[in-house]
Amino acid sequence: MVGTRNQTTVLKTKGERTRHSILTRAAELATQEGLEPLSIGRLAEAAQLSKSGLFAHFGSKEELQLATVDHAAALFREEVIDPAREAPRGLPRVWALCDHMVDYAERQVFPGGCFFAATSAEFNHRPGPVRDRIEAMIRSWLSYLEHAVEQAQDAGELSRETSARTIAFQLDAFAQSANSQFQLFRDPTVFDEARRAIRERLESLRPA
Amino acid sequence: MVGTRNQTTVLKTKGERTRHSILTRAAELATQEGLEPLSIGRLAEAAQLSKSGLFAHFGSKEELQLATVDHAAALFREEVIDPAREAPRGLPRVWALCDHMVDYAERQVFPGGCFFAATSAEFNHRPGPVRDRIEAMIRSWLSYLEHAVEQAQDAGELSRETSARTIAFQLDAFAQSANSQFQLFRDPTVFDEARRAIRERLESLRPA
DNA sequence: GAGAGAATAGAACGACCGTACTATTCTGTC
DNA sequence: GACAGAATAGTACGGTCGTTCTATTCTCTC
Repeated sequence: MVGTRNQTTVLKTKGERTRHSILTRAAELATQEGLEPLSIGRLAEAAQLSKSGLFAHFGSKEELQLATVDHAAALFREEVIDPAREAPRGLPRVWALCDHMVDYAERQVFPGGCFFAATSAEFNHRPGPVRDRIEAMIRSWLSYLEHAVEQAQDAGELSRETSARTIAFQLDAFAQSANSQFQLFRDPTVFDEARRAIRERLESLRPA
Repeated sequence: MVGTRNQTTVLKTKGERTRHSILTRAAELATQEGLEPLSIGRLAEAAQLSKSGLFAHFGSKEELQLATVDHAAALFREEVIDPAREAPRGLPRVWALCDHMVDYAERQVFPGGCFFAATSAEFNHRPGPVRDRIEAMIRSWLSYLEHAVEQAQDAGELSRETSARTIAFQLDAFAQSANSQFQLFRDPTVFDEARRAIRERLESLRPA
């Protein structure tokens, strides 16, 4: 996981390298232990740094959390959005987006499942910049999915009887549900359930 | 909310009454602040008790958490399961279950949305009796929904081409997604999206 | 390779955590 | 209405938290 990032992101100085590895560990641990309960001492231990050495990179816990969210967002884009953009506009890209989303949960890019599913539940009722950034990221994901659906409708590949927003809501619901049920029950067949539900829903929306 | 419970559950001694009101506050706060980060001091303040006075009711934080989960489960049954049992077996009951589930999220029976959606995300990666009890409760909800779908299939009201498990997965996904999206975006129209998705999915499963 | 500045470590702080122990007040029963 | 026991409060403890300050080590540039 780190390898992929290091290839795309050039990390010149030593500070940038350790900062990057801290954030990778932070995003991983946040999906398991939570972003708020993840303490600086605990993270320093995991990153093999002293507490104060790690702290100096961010200046406050909130800045660390914001940087972690940004780091996770970049990874999400690399793993879900960017690969889907290789599929042609329209229905293929809608399917690619959903499929990569389910894959991303299934492959456990983050050990505790989707980073944003985990942290949004946690920060729902904690107003502040961290919550705002998580919300913005999820909003942009849903908008992008809805936009892809609109393109498929424009191409005549999906019916216009159901709005793009409604379709995006339903597709996302299947992917989200697979993620959360897997984290709870550890039954990998939920991913097949999700893919199947998404595929059949898309097929049912094909114009006559 | 307290009133409803007090009618159904007889609380004889003073201890039982304060214990009950503590658990009501605990379940409410847990959906907003989290079950683990909700500290005993914080809860004591909310319940207008001394820290040690509250603590004596449970003996440990874990026992408090277990009691809170049980309390929330009883409330969930009262608000979702029991009312749905008044609908006749088969498709009406499937619809009633889903509709009451969405209602329960929409009416904010708990201020932070569905108690089990909030706490399961939090305890996914915290092995122990609390996690076990949350998991068991969600499992029983999904089983019950699946069972209701089977009854509708037995009555010939839903097609057998799709398995009851798959149908239950999809219906639950819509309700869960509405809950979590509302907590994040505060847009109440997601509940209509969910009800609509559930209704149309059920209709599409009517035998020819 | 020397020197400036970045990067890391160490120690200490006040605050809050869960818990234990003791003391006090209140409740329900005879 | 007294009295036993339940219910609540008060206080203190060790531990961890985020943060600060100072000291040391390392890195990169000239």
